[in-house]
Amino acid sequence: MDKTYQPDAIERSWYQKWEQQGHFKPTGEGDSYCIMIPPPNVTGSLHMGHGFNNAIMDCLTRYRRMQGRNTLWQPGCDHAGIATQMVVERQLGAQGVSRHDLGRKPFIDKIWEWKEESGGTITNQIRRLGSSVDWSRERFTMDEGMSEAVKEAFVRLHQDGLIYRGKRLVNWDPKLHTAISDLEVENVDEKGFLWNLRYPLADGAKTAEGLDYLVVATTRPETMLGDAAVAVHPDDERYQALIGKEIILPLVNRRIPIIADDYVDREFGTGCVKITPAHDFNDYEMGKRHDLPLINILDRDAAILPNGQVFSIDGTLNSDYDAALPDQYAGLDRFDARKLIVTEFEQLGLLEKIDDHNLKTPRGDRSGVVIEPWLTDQWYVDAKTLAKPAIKAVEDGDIEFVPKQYENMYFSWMRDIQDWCISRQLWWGHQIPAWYDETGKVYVGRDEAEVRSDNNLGNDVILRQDEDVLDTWFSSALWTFSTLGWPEKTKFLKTFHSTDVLVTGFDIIFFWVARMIMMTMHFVKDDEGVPQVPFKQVYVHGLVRDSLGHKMSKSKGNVLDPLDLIDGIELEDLVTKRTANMMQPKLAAKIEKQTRNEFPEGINAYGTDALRFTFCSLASTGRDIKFDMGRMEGYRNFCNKIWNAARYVLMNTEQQDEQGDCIGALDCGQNGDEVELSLADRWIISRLQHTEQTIEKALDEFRFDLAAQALFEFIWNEYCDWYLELSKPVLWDENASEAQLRGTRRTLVRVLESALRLAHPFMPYITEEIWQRLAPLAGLSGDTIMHQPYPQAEANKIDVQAEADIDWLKGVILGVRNIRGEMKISPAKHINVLFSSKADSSAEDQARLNANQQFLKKLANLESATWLADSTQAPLSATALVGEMEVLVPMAGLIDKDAELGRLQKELDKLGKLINQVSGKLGNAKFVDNAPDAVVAKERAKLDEANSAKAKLQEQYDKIAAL
RNA sequence: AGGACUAUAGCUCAGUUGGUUAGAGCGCUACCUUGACAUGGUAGAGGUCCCCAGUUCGAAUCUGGGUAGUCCUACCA
Repeated sequence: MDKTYQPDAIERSWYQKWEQQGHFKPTGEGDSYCIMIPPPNVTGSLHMGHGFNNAIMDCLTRYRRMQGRNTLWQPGCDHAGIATQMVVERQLGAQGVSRHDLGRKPFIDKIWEWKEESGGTITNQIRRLGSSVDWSRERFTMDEGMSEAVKEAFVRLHQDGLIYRGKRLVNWDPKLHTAISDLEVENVDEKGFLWNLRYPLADGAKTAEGLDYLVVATTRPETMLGDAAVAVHPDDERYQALIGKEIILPLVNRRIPIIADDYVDREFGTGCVKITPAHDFNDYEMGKRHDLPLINILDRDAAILPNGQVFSIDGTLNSDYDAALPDQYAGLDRFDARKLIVTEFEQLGLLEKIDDHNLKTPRGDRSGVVIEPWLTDQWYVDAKTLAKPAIKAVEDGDIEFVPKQYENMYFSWMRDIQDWCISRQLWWGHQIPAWYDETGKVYVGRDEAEVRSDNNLGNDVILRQDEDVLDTWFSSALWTFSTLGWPEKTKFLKTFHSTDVLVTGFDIIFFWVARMIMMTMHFVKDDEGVPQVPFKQVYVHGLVRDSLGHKMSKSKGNVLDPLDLIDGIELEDLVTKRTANMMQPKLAAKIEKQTRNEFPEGINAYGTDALRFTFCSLASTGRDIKFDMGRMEGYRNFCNKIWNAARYVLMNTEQQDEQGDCIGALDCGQNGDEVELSLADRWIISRLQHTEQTIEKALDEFRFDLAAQALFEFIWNEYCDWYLELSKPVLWDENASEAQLRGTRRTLVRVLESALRLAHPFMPYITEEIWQRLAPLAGLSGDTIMHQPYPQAEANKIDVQAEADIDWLKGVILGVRNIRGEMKISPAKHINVLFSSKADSSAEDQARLNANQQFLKKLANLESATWLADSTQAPLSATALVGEMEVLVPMAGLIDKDAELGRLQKELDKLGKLINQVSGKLGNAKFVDNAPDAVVAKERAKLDEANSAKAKLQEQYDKIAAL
């Protein structure tokens, strides 16, 4: 083995082998365990969030697989309608071609081409991350099977009356020319204005103050062209008399009523609100209550309708009104119209004032432009009905969120859910399986033939399929079951559904998790007809942020490709990567500066295992993770530590024993050879059991951080720091018996082999690489560690006595080292150390000293370790305490008097503080009376120990001070 | 406006049902290249657990109220 750990040398070949040998496929044996990958956008690339997400899913998958579960982790990608279409449109745009120039079919072909071209990026990344997904079952949301499932789902929902088509106000994206759902709208804080406009009263009416106009305030003056009323609060005394009267709407000179409605806030502005039912969601509702006309003034570009025509809801020229829109607005962009209207109001003396105003602007999450509420025909899913069982499933615990608090977020959204607009005016996606005849009548069916036969439509009837496609999230809502073969009742569906756990970020709970639950429970039933949940648990993790705590995003230029942490990247390459395809050159300069600042040396290659271990160790509950390069470097070093520990073990055990001699039960030799375990052997085996317990519990509770920490501490702080050191005096002892040597060799191998299996879900590559070398020494064989059993703690291997003995031994060694360190005694110097104790327990101390001579001498670098029967004969010494026993390092020639006094004083101060604290507690009668006996006893023991230690050290102090 | 989460060492984070002398890694200081490992070893320094009040014999931990930050939902035109 190389002297240092080289991740790139081992990672790629192992993944290939695993995949080729089919190790990722379900074994077909044991209880099933299934995770569905949250499908990333097929034309994108994985970022750190995906890396994190994958590390956790693979950890769970490998853990359960090793536990013997019939494990399926299924991969796949999403077609990501809008995002993908935008990318390809932009590419075409660079060549000066629009999708309309191309036409629908060729454009879709183009996207498929692009998908084939870029689709490999993600699968390659998933492979490099070591994810043990079953590639033979890879799916895509637009592949044939899923397309069938989508059609089936749509048709069935329609039959069940849960999908309907209707003309409503929708969130219209004037840039992308499509409707979007509420969730795709981001409300952004922006500074704007509140225009106060005067609306003249008709028929000579006057306000209470004698004015002949009302003042309305608006943030969108251009919508006044579509006003249908002015509303006041019914109890507002100022305007009581005017309710039922009319306004002459300026510019268009249309008469509109003054109405009363509770919705109006009397305190805001003048208490008068202009009502534009066709261009505002609240006004739309009010319009329905008061039977107001819907006056559509915008076309799909969010410009004023051409020719200044006002259209009503059905798109026809509105004849109910005396005036159409003034010609000067015809075809104007909404923001230009706004300016013009304000100007004209001013000229007419109807502009009361303009106030600064902070408002939330609705913007499309993809396009970034201001969303316009617009009247259109769209398809909707009746979410309220579907939500009911979905809410109940979480209430009843059939689905459990981890951490629990996300259930509240889920409930609050689901209990107030709005119908889901699922049609999109795009080309890339699942075209809606609905057909129209020439009268506009709509028919829903799986295909045109079915529609014709179901509705007795002859070939003379011309049918035209709906041009719209479905929201991407419609198909991903079917992900868990459609990918297993639904609507067919496949074996896989039966075996793996419900899936076990969904691993995802909180940002898509509404987009995806909630909708999956609704759809799955509607469509998938078990043999008794009981709705199945898509997954039993949802593990919700935080976002991965950069070192400054900022969200990683392309536009901020702070994204990291997980592969760049695995393979490393030069600074210049990273800068290029981050600033490529930037829309604004100014931004590119900023990003370049920031990148050079954060990674002045570029990024080192850390390897997949270190990256994954870092993700796991940062995966605490319910909080975002700030990615810390320092920690990753630490875990790369951890890999190196494991590597070198393995080198040591192999170096000392290979070609020493018969193959298989180290296997299995520790108490007897496989080949009848005698085996004797040292104290250290028994201790490390005992510690291993604790570690196995801790890790199993942590993983069962999704505490990857605690599991990682337990693993780290066991391997580094116990196995490497202590056990390997303790093995040396045995292995290098010329007088050691074969049985002793064999015992230590066997323990070295056996414990490391177990640790590798424990670590495998976190660090698949290094563990496999080492395991292949080590397994034969443990008498094990197998193609791969990934199908070996996950270690399980055995209570009978916990050795309390050995743990106590080693604690004592560590205490002695640490005491001597402390004196050495503080007294500046060269580590190379062999020293003589004396031990003594007046306490009753001295027999045990003495026995331990005798038993552990060789360990002590080696680890504390002692010349001699001598028990002093009569402590009064001790020469002047520096002192450390282990329990009641004094560890004495004679001062002569070694130790500076003042330094030792200083060191003792420090210890005495510490003890003094402790004694004050504890005796204060024990002096409090209320504490003694109320606290549990065990707690009081513990405090007493603590005090006794501290007092006795203090006395001993004080005695030493006085003795030295007296010199 | 409502809600959630966070606040512990210089930095990144643990701290399970209240009882620890409050921990880890990185960084820092000193020493050490000893036959697995300098991507290392040994020793050490470093904390008013955000603030205030309360409950309790006892609070980093529980309750209430602040402050600061992050986020979600809704929204007043």
